[in-house]
Amino acid sequence: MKRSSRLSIALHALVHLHAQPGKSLTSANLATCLMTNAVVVRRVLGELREAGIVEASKGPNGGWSLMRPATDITLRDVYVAMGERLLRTESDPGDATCAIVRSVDRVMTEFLDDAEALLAARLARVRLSDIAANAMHAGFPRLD
Amino acid sequence: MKRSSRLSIALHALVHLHAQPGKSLTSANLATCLMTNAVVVRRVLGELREAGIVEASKGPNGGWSLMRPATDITLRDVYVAMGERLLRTESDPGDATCAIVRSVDRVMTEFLDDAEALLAARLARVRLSDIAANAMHAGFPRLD
DNA sequence: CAATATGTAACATTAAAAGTTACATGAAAC
DNA sequence: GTTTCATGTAACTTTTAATGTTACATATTG
Repeated sequence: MKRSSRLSIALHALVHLHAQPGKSLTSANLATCLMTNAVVVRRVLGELREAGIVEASKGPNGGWSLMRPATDITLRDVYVAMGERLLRTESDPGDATCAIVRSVDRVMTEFLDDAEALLAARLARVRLSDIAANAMHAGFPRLD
Repeated sequence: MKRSSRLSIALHALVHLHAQPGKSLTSANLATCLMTNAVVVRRVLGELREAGIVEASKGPNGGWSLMRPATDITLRDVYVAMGERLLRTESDPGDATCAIVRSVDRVMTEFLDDAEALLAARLARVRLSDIAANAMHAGFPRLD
């Protein structure tokens, strides 16, 4: 299958849970909609459970449900809960005996930290309810 | 070796070129400092050559050199030249028959485009000369 | 022509994410 | 209590993108 992402899977699952309030959806249900495997869903939602975003119940009629209203869940919450790294770029230590490489590495690291914080702040402005509400329209909350 | 990135390699190489004005460095030279392979260096710098950022000359005393002063090269230039994607996250189409998945995918895509543009704008503020100048100090140009 | 460096194709290696299988555990319905 | 259903999780395989490597053609300098 194609290369998607854990964050994307998490958001898909959360919107599905939000769209069916009261009902709890099983990993197998969600896996079908997300075109992935039930274990992958459990792994991702398991991290969100530890962060108190969702809860799971076992047995018949069990499954996953939101622990908070969608207005109280930001994309940053999800992002942090999953220990996800948004930036693809990593800094490379290179040859430690090369002074320039060491310096560039430090500068790169600072930049990446900055950018990461910047994106996290933007994510904090988008709530799960925003996504759900806007899902039916073309618009999307501007980031600037 | 560890998992670094093309952007990091490119910046390392460019700072080295900037630090040795007049001289042209070979792929093998740069590969030693960056602790990578000469072919990897050629691949990365080859893209910067097509973008007019560096030039290469063959034969004895050949190698790589900057085509513009470091004050005229921004990180965004490098980023765009390499067709690099800064964001690790990708949106997942999921099951196309599921309306929610389609909608979430559209929203995710819009968000990613937004974030990508945001980061590119930030990168445009940092020049190669800034990196070189600040490499010797603890400071780094703030992004906000 | 000899030496040197890029340009590039072809292939191997690596690492992270995703997919899969298997089974233990817990909760609800009867 | 037993059956059923669903999560929790370990262990393993598969996939994919990036990186590393080898080899050789090509161009340039002297």
